[in-house]
Amino acid sequence: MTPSTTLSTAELRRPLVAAAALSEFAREGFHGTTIADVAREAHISPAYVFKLFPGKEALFVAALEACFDEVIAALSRGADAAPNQTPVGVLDGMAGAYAQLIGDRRLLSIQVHAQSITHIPEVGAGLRAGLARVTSFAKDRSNGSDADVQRFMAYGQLCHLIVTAGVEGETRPWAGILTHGIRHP
Amino acid sequence: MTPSTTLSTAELRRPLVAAAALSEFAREGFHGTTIADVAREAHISPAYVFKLFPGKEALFVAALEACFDEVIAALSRGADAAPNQTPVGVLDGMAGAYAQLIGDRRLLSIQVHAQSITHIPEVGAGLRAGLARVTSFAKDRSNGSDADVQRFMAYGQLCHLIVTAGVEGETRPWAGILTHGIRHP
DNA sequence: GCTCGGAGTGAGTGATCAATCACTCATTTC
DNA sequence: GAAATGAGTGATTGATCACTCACTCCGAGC
Repeated sequence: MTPSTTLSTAELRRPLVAAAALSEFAREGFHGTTIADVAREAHISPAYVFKLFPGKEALFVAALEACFDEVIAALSRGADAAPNQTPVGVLDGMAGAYAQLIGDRRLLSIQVHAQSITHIPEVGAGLRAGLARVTSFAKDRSNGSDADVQRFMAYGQLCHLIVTAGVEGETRPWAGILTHGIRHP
Repeated sequence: MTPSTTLSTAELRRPLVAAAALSEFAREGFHGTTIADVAREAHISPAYVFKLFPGKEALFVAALEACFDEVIAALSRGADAAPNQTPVGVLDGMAGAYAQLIGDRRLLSIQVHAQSITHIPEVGAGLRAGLARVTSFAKDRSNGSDADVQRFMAYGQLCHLIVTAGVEGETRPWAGILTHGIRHP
């Protein structure tokens, strides 16, 4: 329970706790995760979490921001690695990178959990801020049409649904309709 | 607190309680809603809820099933009312009916909440069952291609995101990209 | 050596909530 | 008219959890 090093100041530890919160909130959601869970993952005491963040909601928002940081970074890498640097080619590269990124479900899950508690104003604002970043980045980096970017986002949401509902474990025809062409979810 | 009529047997009351649960769970989600909330909405005692359903999770699943009942009914009406009975025309009619249906956010919200607790096996199974119904119905009724049906579902999910995140209250360009052509969400 | 401030904690507390149980009351059945 | 059945409730309980507060420890400056 003692920190591995005492060199870290509170300012440096905060993002580490946010990362721990991301992992924990992703698993069981906002209401299903306790401050004690996050504290355990971050190797600090529950009490100290409240010294670093004013409350559970602010902690969730920080985790959500960390999630979108990772998403943007992955999209950027995917765009750079796209063999075909046309708008659609770049969006395709981003989609591939995103599909790989959500292999561990953490980044996907917290977005879905955030969607379910947007009635908390700070969470709604945090989600919109993240969407703004992703949408704007996709548009600017790909230079695609609005319709291309919208489609990119729509199929991303379908991908979320497929993974959260476990559709890929289903063999009946309806599942094939949903998953066709969606990369290894 | 006394029921308006004593004529109702438990078998008849169960769907009424499921409808009340749909309304309540839609507002604050599974963990954010108490059995007492549902009981109040259904005008019965909390204890009696447990006589009608084995537990909170089963109650949620019943509410989710009721949600998909309403969704399918609305899609069917929309398909029948479509002026153009081609595959794309029928899917378009369904999309319009769905957009209208989720005006009150109840049916949309509980689907999003369900997505966030699919780690509860019964909820995951219930969500897949509902998706199977919707996807199969869209395919069979429209007779569209798999790609048409997949697009119908993907843009439905985008619609969920737009409404839950409150994107329609946003005026910056990224919001326009997401909402363009999505009917009155 | 001493003090001062920030890092970090242990031990609570008040509130909430799912689930249980023993019951009352009405209706039906024989 | 007695017994059985099922609808419906009030009171309670055991557990959980967000949040608080008084405290300790340790390094830096003097």
